[in-house]
Amino acid sequence: MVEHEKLKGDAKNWSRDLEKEVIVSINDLTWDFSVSSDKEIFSIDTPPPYTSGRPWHLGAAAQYSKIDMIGRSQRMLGKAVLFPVGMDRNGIPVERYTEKKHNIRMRDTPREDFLKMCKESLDELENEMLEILRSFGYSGDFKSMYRTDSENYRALTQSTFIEMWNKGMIIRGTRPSNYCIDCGTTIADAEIEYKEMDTNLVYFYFNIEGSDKKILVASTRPELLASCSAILVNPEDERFKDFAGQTAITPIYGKKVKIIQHSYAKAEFGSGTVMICSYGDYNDIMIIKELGLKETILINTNGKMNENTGERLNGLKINRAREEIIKLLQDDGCVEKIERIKHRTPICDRSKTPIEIIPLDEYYVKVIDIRSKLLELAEKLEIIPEQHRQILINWLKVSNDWPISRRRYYGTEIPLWYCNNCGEPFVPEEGKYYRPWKEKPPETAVCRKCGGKEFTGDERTFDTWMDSSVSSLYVTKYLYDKKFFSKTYPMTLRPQGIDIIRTWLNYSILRNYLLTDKLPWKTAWIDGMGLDEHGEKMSKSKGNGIDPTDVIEKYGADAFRFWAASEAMPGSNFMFSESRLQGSSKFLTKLWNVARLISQFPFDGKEIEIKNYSDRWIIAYTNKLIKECKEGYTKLNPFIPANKVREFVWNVFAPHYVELVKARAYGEGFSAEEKESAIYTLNYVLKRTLLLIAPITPFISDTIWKELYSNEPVHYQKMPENSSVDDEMLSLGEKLMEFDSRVWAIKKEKGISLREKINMDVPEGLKLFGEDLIKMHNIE
RNA sequence: GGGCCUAUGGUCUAGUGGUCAUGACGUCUGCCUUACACGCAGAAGGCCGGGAGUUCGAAUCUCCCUGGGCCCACCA
Repeated sequence: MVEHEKLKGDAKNWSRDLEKEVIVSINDLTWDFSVSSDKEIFSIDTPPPYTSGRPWHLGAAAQYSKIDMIGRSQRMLGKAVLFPVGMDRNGIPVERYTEKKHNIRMRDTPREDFLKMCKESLDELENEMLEILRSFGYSGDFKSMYRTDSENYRALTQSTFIEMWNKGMIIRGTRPSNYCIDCGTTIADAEIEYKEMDTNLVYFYFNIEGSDKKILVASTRPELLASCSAILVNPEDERFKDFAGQTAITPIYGKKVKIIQHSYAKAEFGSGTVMICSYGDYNDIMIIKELGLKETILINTNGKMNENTGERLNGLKINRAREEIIKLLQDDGCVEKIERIKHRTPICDRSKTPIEIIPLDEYYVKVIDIRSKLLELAEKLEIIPEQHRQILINWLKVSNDWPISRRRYYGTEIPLWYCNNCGEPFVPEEGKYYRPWKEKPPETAVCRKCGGKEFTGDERTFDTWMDSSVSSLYVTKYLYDKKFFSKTYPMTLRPQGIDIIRTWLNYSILRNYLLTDKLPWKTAWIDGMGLDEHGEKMSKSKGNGIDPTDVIEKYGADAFRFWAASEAMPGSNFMFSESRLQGSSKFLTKLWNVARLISQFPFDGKEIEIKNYSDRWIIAYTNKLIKECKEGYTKLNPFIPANKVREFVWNVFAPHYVELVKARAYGEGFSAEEKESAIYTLNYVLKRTLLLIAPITPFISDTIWKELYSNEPVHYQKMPENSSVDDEMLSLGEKLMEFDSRVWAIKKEKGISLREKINMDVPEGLKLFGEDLIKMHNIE
């Protein structure tokens, strides 16, 4: 017989301190992945967290811990799991972080210096992030961690761009674009948010040519008056019937513009007339196109008005220009009134400042042409939970060509040069990393149009989603290892949050389809968002983000992970609740104490035949639990095993079975054989319970496992085998538990302690439990 | 304005046609019963948002309404 050591210093409660004793050994485990293994491959396109300078909030940590549970459980289900760790390091957030940190402006800093500072910021932030991941036992492959700003990764982004360019999927166009003045770059529709903002609706008069009549126009953008190219009135609007077809004269500028009937003008709003400018909003673009009106550019990319706006406005920032023109109009005596209104304003999701519509020469990925194909793919992809599919479909139905060039520094460079003679783009070969803003093109470069040999590099970078949308190709070694790629692509799983469906999910499908003609994964697993205790989405701007480190230090990683798993079904939003987190921590203590009790009994692990009915009952129950939990893991749903195991341990195993056999396990008044059967069964159940919960709570599971069962970590084990479930024993067990409750209630009613003697009959059906039941309740 | 999702005891959460609706947290009562007071036992608490329909039978399916969330289009 082997005497167990007492569990960890005999601590009565599971705690972060106990986790700290094993955290190094848990994080040091290795998970070698080999494509030559004959195991089924389960590959995860893990989200590379954005090293953006915002501390990771608890919602994100909860999501990553759930992804870890999927990875761990798939390993224990016998799969070869490709579980990469990546860091997304390109793009605007780190640039803004660096500007703030050093109190500098990107555009006033030499590019080379600025990039260096960004890199330093990123390294710090990355370390913080890695520390958090390790603090809760994330088991991705840290050894081969990738960074989206590495040469290899950027070479992939560029190569896949070149591939798409050569296939004719990239177009160049001067289109009115969403332009964020603060970020100094074009942004995609997907990067726009809307915010209710207060603004002035200015009512002012235009004179009518050859008449002493005036027409009243209302506008929130009077500073764009210089570009006014028409006034619209509704054809049904009686007030303006006579004006239609006449020519109005713009105040200040004295320009002639037609008054046109158009249904876009709504009689109810403002003055019932609309002045069309280039560009107040996207309707202006549509109308200008539709009516063939002339555009005038008024705003430069630095956010200042240009010479087209006249002497008084030229050089002013937009807001200042707006104030100025209102003054001018007032001086002119043509302002009727100014109304304060709420206006839903498009803002940049990074800088939170209003976007302007400015025509710029940019590159786009064709989306509109293949929209129907993308919709087809969106229907084909398995999405968990199914209900989130609609978000993707809704977005695809309205999405436009994707602008991919950005006038920024810290990003993957657009690998293009332009012929100094004729301007024709030069496209280099795939496979290398190019920096056209500081490097010459390859020596062999010749302009294919005019034969020129002098080139100027493109200074722009790509949208960061150009990088992250090929993560599935990077981790499967698309460019670098054909065999590996063919075995791992398409991948098994894309786990991600609901908030980046229209960006990461959407662009990944688009890019992978254009490049490989396939969906990048079999399944997309879309989790909900972490909310604060009031149900508000956690975000830095609201200042309601909760630091996962604080929570983990206080309650432990396993309590945090168990909470994340048990709080909500994957896909639902989950609200942070300290009291429920405490509940998770209590459950772990319960499990810990069950293990402490069982660890007292010497156990040699030898298989024996079980005849005792109490033991047969709990074994049947355990076998049912195994089946349910494994089904849950197979469906990528840790919610199911978390709650099933908790219910089992807390409501069945501990109060009913353990109490039932405690006396027998101590050997008080039982034969050695009976005692052995009890101890065997206690361990049978505990051992399997630990395996089932190990992916969710790796720390406590491994600690108990190593103390009681094996030197080999629990995480290297297989999930327990399914065994047949004895349904008759299960229903007998239900009656047993009802009887227990009845006895307890009676004792309570009589005001006697639970261990006091009681005189009652054991029901006929429960006599099978024999001496166990009599000892448990002290029945006479 | 259009679309999608959602609505279960005080709070959160399971449950997709069929016995008294799951569990957790919280609340109340009594207990330190040699694993655990971060515990044990007991109890209270829900006309499953409202209405209509389908059905022998609905929390579960259909329609309408209401509340909440998200997305899209929007007020010049």
